[in-house]
Amino acid sequence: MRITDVARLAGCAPATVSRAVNNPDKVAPEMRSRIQRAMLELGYVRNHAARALRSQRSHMVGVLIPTLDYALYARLVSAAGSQLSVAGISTLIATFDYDLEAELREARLLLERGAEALILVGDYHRPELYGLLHQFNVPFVNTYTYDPKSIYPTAGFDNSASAAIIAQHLVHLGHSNICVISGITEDNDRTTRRLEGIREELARHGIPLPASRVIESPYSISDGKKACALLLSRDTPQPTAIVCGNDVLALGALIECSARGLEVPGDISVVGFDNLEFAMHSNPPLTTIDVPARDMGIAAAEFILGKLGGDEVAMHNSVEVRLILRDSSAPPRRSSPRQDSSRQ
Amino acid sequence: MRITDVARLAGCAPATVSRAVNNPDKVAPEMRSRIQRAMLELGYVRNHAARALRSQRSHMVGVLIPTLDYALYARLVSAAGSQLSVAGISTLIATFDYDLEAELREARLLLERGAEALILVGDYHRPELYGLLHQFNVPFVNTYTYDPKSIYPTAGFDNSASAAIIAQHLVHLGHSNICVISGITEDNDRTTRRLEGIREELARHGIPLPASRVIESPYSISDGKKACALLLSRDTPQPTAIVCGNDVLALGALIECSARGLEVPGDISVVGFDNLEFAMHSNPPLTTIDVPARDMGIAAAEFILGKLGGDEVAMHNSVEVRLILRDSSAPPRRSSPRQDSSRQ
DNA sequence: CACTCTTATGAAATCGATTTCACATCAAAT
DNA sequence: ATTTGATGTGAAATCGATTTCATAAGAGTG
Repeated sequence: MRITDVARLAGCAPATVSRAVNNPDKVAPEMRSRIQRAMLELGYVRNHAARALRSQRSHMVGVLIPTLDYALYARLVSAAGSQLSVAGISTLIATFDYDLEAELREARLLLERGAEALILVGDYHRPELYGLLHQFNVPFVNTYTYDPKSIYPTAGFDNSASAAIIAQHLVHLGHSNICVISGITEDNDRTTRRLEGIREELARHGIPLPASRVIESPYSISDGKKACALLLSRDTPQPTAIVCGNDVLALGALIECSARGLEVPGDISVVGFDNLEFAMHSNPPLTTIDVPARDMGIAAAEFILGKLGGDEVAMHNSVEVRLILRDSSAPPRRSSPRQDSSRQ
Repeated sequence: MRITDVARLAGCAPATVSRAVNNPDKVAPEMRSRIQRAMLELGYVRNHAARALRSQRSHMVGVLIPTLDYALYARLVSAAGSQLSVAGISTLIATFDYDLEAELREARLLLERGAEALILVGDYHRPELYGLLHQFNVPFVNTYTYDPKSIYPTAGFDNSASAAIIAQHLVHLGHSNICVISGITEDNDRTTRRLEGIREELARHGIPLPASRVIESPYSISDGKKACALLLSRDTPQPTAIVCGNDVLALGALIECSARGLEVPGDISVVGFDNLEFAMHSNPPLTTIDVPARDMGIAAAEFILGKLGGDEVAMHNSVEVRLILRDSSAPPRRSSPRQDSSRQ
């Protein structure tokens, strides 16, 4: 079932069929419908490899994410994919499990497969990856980060500033004895910057964050529990608040606190990050930062589509993160809270 | 940077370079290393479109799932993708949001893009989809279902039997006043069969399941809450147990019960399905069915790889689902429970 | 009415690797 | 010594659509 077969049946040249498919208005209406009929009758579907080879356009975009097992990444991919698909572009997904060497390998494969652009997560990548992108002259965008000063395009939010917001919230509530359960920061700009943002915000208020008050942990409820248990069992003064790198860790912390008979937020405040679905249903509901993963996916896709279309597009696109105030944070017991201006 | 350039630098014919890449042992060691060097020096990467066009093999497999927004689908895709990738096969992912017409459209696109095989979810598909697969002579497998009697290959588990297991568990505990919060059954064989399985199991024990005791609901915690509220406010006798189509709905039900001052499992038992991460951490921990999504992904990938490799492969592969007994289910109050043989 | 300009179409070249077929070389077998 | 077979390599055809260039027909203009 080749284009030649359609052409023969429609009584025209293959070139005309090609035009009818790709530039319908370049072909006379009558001829067009004749071709349509022929295609239908033969059940013709175009051969994408041939098309890509000749036109040097694959109509595919690669998405390179750490894992599909994390809801927000899956959502980002999904949103980007839908957006691209309305423009006739398919999505090639590759995961690298937070291993930047694997990311580099997968990127190479995606480019080999003809990805016309790449959507990445974060801005920590192997230099060779940036080299490849340059060599292939392939547009790309770093999502999950926003940095107007970066020479590479970004679509996301400022992780440092966002984490600072939630740290500030706790400080304003009157906390000064604060612990952090961070995600693993190695090779990960998001977790690294969030931790930095927290540290800087606390420092701004004269609150120290010694290493003994920080634990890095993988993202699972059980790991969050464990990390929380470890923090609470250290012989430092009991913290009055725990900042968690994401909601999953925060849920673990919530559970651990409750298991130890600590009341949240009475005895201790716990805050998360991401605003996953369960955050509003946990006990107590979780104060957190809403991360609009869908919007990031859309923004990234729009950027890529613009670039591919040769449009003038803004290098940096930010999505709005919001502090979501719920019941897992409150002033520490027997301390006169300062006014928290962020509380509505 | 074409294969001809490499050939020129290595002092051989393009054909030899091609062989060095695809059939290394067909080429003399000395020549091979000469070619390797040339490729490295030129930074050659092969053109996948050309390769696919000539060899009629795309080295791509399509995965067609309802949504990436559901953890188990994401996990299945992820596992299948990893498995395929070690065989040098890339994954094209398309989602159809539970709309079988969209599924058909996306399938067509995947085939057009040259997918050599398709991994599907469930066995409800538009007849045209089966037609397409036949016409293109493309191997495929229906995951998330297991049916040795089906003429189409399956890789998964028996939804009806699995749901029956958990219904039986409740019956054995002594419940006879049982409600169901099911997923939407329209166009969905998994939810349909689970509901059937429950209904049949109850019928086997002489327990009716009138329409007033069943609610279909989308998969979200809030929807689970709402559905539960609705069931509890109907003027039928209060149920002593609720079977939920998945853990998300079950969590919603748990929360709603607790909000109404109902004790779980004292006043009412709640059971889920899927064994998502939070199920063991909910309050109380959830009795549920463990669904090994990763195993299904792997099984599906293995089946496809076997088919593509021309091997003799088993048409139907089952993965093991297990009843996970936790604290959200117990005998109904003031009723002499029968012995539950499944309790260890 | 002649001339230019647009529009619709076809013929043929082309994208870059793979594959078939042919050929040369060398080792093993008769 | 001749035949057979295996092995390594090259030349050229090929996969199927797109695209360039050429041409013919028709529309508009002075």
